[in-house]
Amino acid sequence: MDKVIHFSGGSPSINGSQHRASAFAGEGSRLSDLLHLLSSTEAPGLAALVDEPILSRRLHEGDTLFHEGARADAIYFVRSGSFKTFCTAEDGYEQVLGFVGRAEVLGFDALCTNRHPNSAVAMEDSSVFGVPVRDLSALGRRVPAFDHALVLAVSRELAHRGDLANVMAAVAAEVRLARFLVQWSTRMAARGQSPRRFVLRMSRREMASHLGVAHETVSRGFRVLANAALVKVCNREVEILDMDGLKAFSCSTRRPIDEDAAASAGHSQHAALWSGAPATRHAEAA
Amino acid sequence: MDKVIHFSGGSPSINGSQHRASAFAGEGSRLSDLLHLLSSTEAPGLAALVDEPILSRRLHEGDTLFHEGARADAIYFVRSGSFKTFCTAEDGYEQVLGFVGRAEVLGFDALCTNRHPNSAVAMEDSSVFGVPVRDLSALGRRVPAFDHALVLAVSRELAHRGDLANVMAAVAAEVRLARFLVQWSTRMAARGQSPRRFVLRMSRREMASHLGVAHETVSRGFRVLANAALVKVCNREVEILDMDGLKAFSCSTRRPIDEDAAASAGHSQHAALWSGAPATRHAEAA
DNA sequence: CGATCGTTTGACGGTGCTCAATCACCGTGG
DNA sequence: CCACGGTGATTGAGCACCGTCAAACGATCG
Repeated sequence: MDKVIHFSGGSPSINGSQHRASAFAGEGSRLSDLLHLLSSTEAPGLAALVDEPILSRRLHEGDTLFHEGARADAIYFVRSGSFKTFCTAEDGYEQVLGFVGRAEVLGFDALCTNRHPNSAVAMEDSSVFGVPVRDLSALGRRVPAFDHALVLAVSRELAHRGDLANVMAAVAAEVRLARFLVQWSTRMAARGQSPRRFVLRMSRREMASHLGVAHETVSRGFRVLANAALVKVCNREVEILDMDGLKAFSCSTRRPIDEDAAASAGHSQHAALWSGAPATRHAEAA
Repeated sequence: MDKVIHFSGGSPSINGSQHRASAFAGEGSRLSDLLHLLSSTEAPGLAALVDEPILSRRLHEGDTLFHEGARADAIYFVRSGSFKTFCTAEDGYEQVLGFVGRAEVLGFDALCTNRHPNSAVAMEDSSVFGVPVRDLSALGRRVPAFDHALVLAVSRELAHRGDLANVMAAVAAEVRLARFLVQWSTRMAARGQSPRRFVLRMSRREMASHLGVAHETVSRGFRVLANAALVKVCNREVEILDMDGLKAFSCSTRRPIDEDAAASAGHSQHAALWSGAPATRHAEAA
């Protein structure tokens, strides 16, 4: 059964709107709606072919689209809103894998095992299209535009998870945060929204899980970046003041293989960033 | 140094051993070979349909299949051998994203941008099948078996990168290593090889990059795991002595919610592991 | 207003990163 | 055969960064 059960992650839910049954195949959406969502370039002449009903579903903030371990009945495309995907450890710790937004795909990694390796929860009121796995190949064959869009969406998702590794690989916590902000900025730009000013809908704790640090460290990281005048932070609103500086700062890696490369000062305007803090990190080249 | 061997016969190969029938369309590989590689369940009756030539290529250890930033001409399937995929930072630091083995897909994350976001290098003498991106959709439509196998392979790759996040998310370095070993063991089992005894072909440094730690820490981590009698390590050969113990240990997330759980003799034989002393294996029973 | 959750800030202790030396292994060439 | 350099793996020492614990602060809601 695909009933949405609220996870008691240690907090008894105060959200009464949980058990409001959201029917799967509601509101008579059409396949053309999905194609329109996925392809920025409108493919004309297909209206007749693709004007068939399609599954869609609405979720409220906090609703679970699918649970970790659940059978993979369908894959989903985010129509509006946003989701977080995460794994839950035995002790209840949530490892956030990613944040999924409009026109992106959800649940594709379940196809290889027929079980979802992670859960997906709406971070705000959202809606999705669903494509049953058994219809997937047939649909792709019948509608090349869908097939192409699917490949693109999955490829993008794969790339996102590659980026995640790059984020979590950074040594310093502030660098992880900086990389995350740069990536988010890029995604916002790709979505046609402002890359300099945006709202991070996830909580500090979710962000921290995604970055692989403690949530207190995220707060401290924001403070460091703000003190360096790279960003301005007000609650969950973020404004990037110095994009180049932020990018330069986010390039800091582990001990460089080539020591000389570090010596060439190049553009190390972020040296001031470290020195500003109470403790000077690894005495900087004078 | 890293000589890139190009596919098409148009480019003069740098590698001398290339010109002998291992150019792009060399050695008369057939599409049926690729299908046989990808599908464990043999799909019969397609022989005639799929008996057409297909691109294939051989690489020696250290050869680059594609470079980060290169145009995405094709996606690849590993026929034999194994590869590492990695991003190179400006300072030369290599962030290893994953290790790709037989029947797995390479380069799919390049489709969304037409540029490879990472490089792929053979970790041993290897061979791959290649499918040009422009033929991808047509091939999938013509040969459903291929389409299905592609979906499966990509889904698996996506799941692998999800696992990567779980590995890198672990706080303790030894736990990351343990998780990595468990995952590798699972992959070896899926490949039909021994899940208890295998050879890790990557260097300590590559492993460290993949885990997000310093390479010295990997050495120390192996030592800890060996002292706990969970594994036996000889250079790059690994033997898992206590699979259950290793899995239990790899479940440790960031600071267990309750310290008491560690004290409770229940399922925490690894409590002794932290103590540092060469612990007697199943010490705690009473 | 009280309650609850999210966020911030402080203090402390531990872990892993850095630096560095040593050993093991390998192919080369004397 | 051993000397030689080169690479990779291991081990040690020091200390700074971050995770943990704790408390104060702010926001939202009923």
